[in-house]
Amino acid sequence: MNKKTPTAAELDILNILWKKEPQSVKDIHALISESKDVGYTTTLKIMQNMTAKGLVKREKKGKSHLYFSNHAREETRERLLDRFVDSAFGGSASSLVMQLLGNRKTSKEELDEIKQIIEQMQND
Amino acid sequence: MNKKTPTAAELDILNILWKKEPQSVKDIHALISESKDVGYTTTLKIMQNMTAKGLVKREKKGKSHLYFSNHAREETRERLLDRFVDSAFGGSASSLVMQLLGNRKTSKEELDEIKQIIEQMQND
DNA sequence: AAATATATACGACACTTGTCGTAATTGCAA
DNA sequence: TTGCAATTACGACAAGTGTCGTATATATTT
Repeated sequence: MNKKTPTAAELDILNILWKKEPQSVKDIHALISESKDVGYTTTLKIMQNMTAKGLVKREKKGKSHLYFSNHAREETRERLLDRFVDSAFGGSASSLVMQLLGNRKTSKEELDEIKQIIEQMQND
Repeated sequence: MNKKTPTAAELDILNILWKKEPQSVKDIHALISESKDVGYTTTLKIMQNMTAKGLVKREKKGKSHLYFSNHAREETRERLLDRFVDSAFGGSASSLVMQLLGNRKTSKEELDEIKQIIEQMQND
């Protein structure tokens, strides 16, 4: 039933959790606050929503909760990417890559890395 | 001021317009209807919203309107892609490409095409 | 010119999201 | 054990989106 993909704000939290798990609301809010000015209860509420949606799990630790992501990073990203290729690039993955490579904002390092990935794949 | 990116429903319409321009609400709704069951006034309303947001332009033709996209496809896609790389892949374009290439759903033809793009870029 | 058909305009509604203030709970410390 | 500080729970709200029904405008046909 629940095929829902995370929203942008939820994804911010997931990206944090995927780096280090588990973390408390306080931890995560501290990190979020570095780049965005938002109230503590906002972060809390989003994480409560995510729990309800099954995006994260949590367990009680003393007075607070420790949160864990509930789906593997790759699984989630794949779903998002699929959706995105369809809606933004009419299903054409190669168009997406072309756009990415032609994008001035993609750094030289990224480009080299991408080329390496491709070369590596060609040896299979 | 207008930093807004199109929503999923709006993108469906833009993808149609980018293929053939201009088109009437009737035309577009006919195409949308092929893959989705939705009322005519829904499509109309979305296109009115898009006009208000500046995503499309229109001109009167007889009793109806002819719609044009208001931003180049690449420009729009670039903005969307930028945003997406940031939020879903923590800003790492190479991670995105890796995910794409590892994705079972990406067809062999797509893969070949992508490799060709890369090779071509290496000759610059 | 009146009737008809077609297209647009408008407003309403339910849902989701992000935002937060305030209330309730709870573990710990005095 | 009582009180305090931290944490969660809850409810409210505005904005945006997708949905549609109904009203209004307008070109075309009779």
